Amino acid sequence: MIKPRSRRGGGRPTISDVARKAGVGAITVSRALREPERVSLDLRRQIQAAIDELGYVPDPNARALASARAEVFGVLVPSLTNNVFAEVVRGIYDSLSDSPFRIQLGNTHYSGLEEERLLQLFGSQRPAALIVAGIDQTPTSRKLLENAGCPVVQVMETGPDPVDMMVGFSHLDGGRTATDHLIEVGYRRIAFIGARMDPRSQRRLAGYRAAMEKAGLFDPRLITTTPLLSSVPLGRELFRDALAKMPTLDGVFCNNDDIALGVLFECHRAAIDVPKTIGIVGFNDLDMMQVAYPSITSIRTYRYEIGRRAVAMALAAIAGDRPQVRVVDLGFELKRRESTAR
Amino acid sequence: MIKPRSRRGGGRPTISDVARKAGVGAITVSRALREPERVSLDLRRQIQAAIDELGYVPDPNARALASARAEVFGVLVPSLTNNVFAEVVRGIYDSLSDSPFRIQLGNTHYSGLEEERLLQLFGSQRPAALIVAGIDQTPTSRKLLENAGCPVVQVMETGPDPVDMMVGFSHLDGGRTATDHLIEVGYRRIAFIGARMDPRSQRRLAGYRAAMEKAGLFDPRLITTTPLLSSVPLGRELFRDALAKMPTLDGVFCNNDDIALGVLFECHRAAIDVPKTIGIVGFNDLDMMQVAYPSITSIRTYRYEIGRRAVAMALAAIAGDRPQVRVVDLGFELKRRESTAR
DNA sequence: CGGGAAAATGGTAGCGCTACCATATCGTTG
DNA sequence: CAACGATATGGTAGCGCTACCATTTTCCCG
Repeated sequence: MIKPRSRRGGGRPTISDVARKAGVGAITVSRALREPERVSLDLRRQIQAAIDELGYVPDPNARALASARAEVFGVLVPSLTNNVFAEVVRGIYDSLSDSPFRIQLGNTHYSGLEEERLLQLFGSQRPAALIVAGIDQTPTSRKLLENAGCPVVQVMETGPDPVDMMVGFSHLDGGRTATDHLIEVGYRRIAFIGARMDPRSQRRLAGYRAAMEKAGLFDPRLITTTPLLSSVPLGRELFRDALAKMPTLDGVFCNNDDIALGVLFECHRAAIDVPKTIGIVGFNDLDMMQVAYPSITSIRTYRYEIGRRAVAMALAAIAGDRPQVRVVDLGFELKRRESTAR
Repeated sequence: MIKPRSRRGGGRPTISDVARKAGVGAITVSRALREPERVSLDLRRQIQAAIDELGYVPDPNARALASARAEVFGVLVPSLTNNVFAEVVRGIYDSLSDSPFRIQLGNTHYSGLEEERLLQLFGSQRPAALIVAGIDQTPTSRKLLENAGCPVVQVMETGPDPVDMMVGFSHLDGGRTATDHLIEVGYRRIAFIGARMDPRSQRRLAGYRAAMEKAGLFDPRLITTTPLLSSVPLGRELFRDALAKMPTLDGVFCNNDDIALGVLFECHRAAIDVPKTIGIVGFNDLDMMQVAYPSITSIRTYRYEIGRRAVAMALAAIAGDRPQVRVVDLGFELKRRESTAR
């Protein structure tokens, strides 16, 4: 006699328990859950009653195995604590909270290798969609994305040649706009201060450089960067370095708002007048920028919206109507504030 | 004749492909992957070669289904953008990055109902462990946690009666310590300003109240709170409200550092001298506190370490040696800075 | 060098679900 | 009212893996 393997799962009800209780076939329960319109109202009610009574919850693993498709969005970001990515992730979560999709979040730590490893891992789950930050994947990563067999959205940046879809904005233009603003308002010896020089930061720097060169103001000694992770204290340090290197500087375009805040604090401490002596521009426009004293000019970016849009596009692609426009540029906005009000 | 269902998975190699290529049984491949010491070195090498050649990656869904246990840590936090939780999550990710465990992250939005829903969902995956923020679960959530059949770690706070294990610190003591410090330094009309009054904030407030009452300084009009989500701009608003209500206040204990920063900026703007006219204490000690001008006194908490410790404890429990001490208090530290240097 | 235990390997039967196909039921129409 | 397509339901097999047990091989020791 065959001894059935004792319920390994600890006796949680299965779909056949529900089916038995409702007096229908297991398949009908499955259908009632996934395509209710194909099951008569009567049975649907009966089945729902059985589900409620038993406290049945479908096993996503069994479901994924049987259907060769997991209801999972894989999301890859380079940092979890950087507010910018946290906002994107929040947008993704909020957009998916009412859907059956779960989220598998990976932290690449700005490492291409780590990204490849995670992509490999995520791919093994046959996710419904993949959302990855950035457009500078390694060739290996790119191949993994192309062969993922699901919609892929690259976020944060736009660029040519998307793997599939893209939502973001031009960091180069952002950097240029910020720098142009400083020039326009009258600053001349404008420094660039940046930490964690990832590809997006590099492009902001390129935008800065383009603007400076165009105005005939470029000087490589105005640039201070570090590979260290960005933070407010680091912003302060870098600003002091920049000032030591170039005591006559009269403006700063910061890689991001953390750095800008560090610069502002150091100006306070050193009794440097902002905006009279030095003008400051940040990047991303965290909400604290507008209440800082003086309030800090920054490039507003739409991180939360990027997350939402990425999900919307992926969902559309899953549903079969792949969007016509595959690269969405959400733009940015220069917020002029007191820190450059000269 | 039986027509085998054509590879639904899109032809990715399976464990039997590897077994065939290596000339062994499928079980042996499985074993080589999970308990290598039980397979001879020879076969292990052969199998590894086959795996590399085919690019085989095990299917976690099949694995979870067969073993009734997913290699997943379920993590539930109330917010993704709040730096405090982001740090905890980062600690968790870092501790798990070299393990076979994946992470399923849920955002409860500070809602008990949402927490129940997510717990239900996560439970259906038979996770290897659950890490949840806070100790004030609803009765339903608590039951779900107790029946999860896996190690459970409640983080951020300590308290009596853990579901299983706990890592955190006493917010009540933290609030008291912060307030005591203000009193000790000479402030008298000390306000409490708090946003998003979740249970932890409530306990900090209770600590504040205890300290104030003990010193005979308590006055309910000194308290200003709001259910709104915390932010720097909101800190500024609340401080203005508090000041309008109680123009003579000379100190502020802020619910958290965002609020404290908002207060500091408003003081700058209103030309209120810090620390002479007003003293400020924050909570959590974000790294920007020490570079702010003036630097802000705060209660240092060990968020990253909480994440790491939670994982360590869960991992130990999974491995079978459940820690003797089930409630770990990581404490906190008062960082005295310029904002209260009177 | 035989016997027994330990180590190494394999076979079978599911885990809980869904794809695929078969069957039953119903209403419609010439 | 037979014939037919549409609708509703069910049965079977299998997704890729591992638990459980059986079998084979190796090693040790008296």
